[in-house]
Amino acid sequence: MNKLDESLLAPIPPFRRLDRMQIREILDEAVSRRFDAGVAIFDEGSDAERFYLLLDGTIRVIRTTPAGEQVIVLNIGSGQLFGIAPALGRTTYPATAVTADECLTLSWPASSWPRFVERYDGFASESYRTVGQRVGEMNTRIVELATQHVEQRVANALLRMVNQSGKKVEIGIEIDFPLTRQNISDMTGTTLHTVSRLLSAWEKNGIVASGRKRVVVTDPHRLVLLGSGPA
Amino acid sequence: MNKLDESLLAPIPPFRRLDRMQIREILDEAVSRRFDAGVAIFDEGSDAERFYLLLDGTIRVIRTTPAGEQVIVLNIGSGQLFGIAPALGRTTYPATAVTADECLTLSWPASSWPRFVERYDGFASESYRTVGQRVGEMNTRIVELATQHVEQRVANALLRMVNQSGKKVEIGIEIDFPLTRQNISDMTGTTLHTVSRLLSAWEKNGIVASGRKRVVVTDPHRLVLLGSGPA
DNA sequence: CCTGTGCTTTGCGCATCCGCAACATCGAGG
DNA sequence: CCTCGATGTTGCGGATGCGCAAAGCACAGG
Repeated sequence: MNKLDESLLAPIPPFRRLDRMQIREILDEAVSRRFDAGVAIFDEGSDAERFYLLLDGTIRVIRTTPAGEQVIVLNIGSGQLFGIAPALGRTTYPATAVTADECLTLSWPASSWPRFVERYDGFASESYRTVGQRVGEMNTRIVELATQHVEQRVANALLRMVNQSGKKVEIGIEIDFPLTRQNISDMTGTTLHTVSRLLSAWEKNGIVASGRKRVVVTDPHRLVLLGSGPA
Repeated sequence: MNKLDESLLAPIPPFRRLDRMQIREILDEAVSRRFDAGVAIFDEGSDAERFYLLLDGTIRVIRTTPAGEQVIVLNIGSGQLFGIAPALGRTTYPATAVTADECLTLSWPASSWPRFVERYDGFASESYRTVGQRVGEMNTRIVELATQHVEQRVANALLRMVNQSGKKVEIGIEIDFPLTRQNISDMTGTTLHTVSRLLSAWEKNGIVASGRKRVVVTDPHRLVLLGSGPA
């Protein structure tokens, strides 16, 4: 295993208040691992043996229905903890974590969680702050799914990803990970057909530019309008 | 303020591991209060000054859209903590808590949370277990809203309430708090019209018996079938 | 007892969005 | 270079469930 540098963890909220030695301790306990795009890091229902930190890449948290349909519950970007079932008193993962692109993770045994909470100042509060943000995001998703039309939901889903993983490019802001029509439909509770039609229409109007597994938002302002106002 | 009995808190998970003296301390710090049906205990966005324990009654956690539509994010039954924004590093409440019927609560200042976590054994882990359950429930709601048809969502919403607040009566299991068609539609992202039609149809088939603000499930098994299978 | 407010029921027309199907396109791997 | 699989596009028909509207009912308060 290669030696990891302390500067990796220092800027990440749960570790921000720790000194160099504490971070060293934590790093020495961590298991580092690389994942290819499109593989599962852990599966819904399996024993929650470890918790993870995403160093680089993007992860989709998905649930699968008995009928085999997939729903993307949330996206996780680099620098965030995930798989923190132990923090919520769970012994199994409530959802599956799939890599959207190549990912680099650190992980620790679930059994270390209580010790981290106790020993490292700010770790618990910052971690639970993350949980709070996700709960907020899930709330928003529920409200959207319950009240908004497909077009608005798709617009809002794109905006959320732009905000979380937007990368400035020549013609606008690009969502910085592979993203198919099917993926978008799994987030918004619709079909890839409808998403395709919407993106085509928006492309004609100069709001987005999209290619294979790639979406660039060229006119965020108009997308916001689509996402809030009715047609 | 009347003297509260220790036996009130003893069976409730976050306090289960505490001895009589500790429970006494906690009770002496608590503010007890009664609410009429249909009033807000706190509002979305307001400062999270206190956290609450619901001693008796039922509470609906709702969010309101800019367009004025209401969504019931979850229901809370007696014996549960709510308004625990401070546990998630939030300074404002993410949603509004409205009483469904007459409710009795205890509450403590948000600033006491860290002390509770530190001083009382099991308080943190049990509280976060509650959070975990709610996250799981919200996950399920998202999946339902994204993949299921209206009929299935309504059936599942009823089943969830039956499980959480079901009271055995002569003809079946009654949902033990006032519940209008509008409420059900706010939970399932549909309209009161559609809910009314569904309940009427189910009543004809002997699956439910419903009256004003009152729903009794007489054939849970068939409701489960409706909730999972397609038509 | 009467009146009003809030809850519920029901019918009808229509827009949205899904399902199906066929085809086009791109990229990877042999 | 060719082939195959995954991804994306587009047209068409039809069902689901919403919107509107009108009216019936229960319950509380005077």
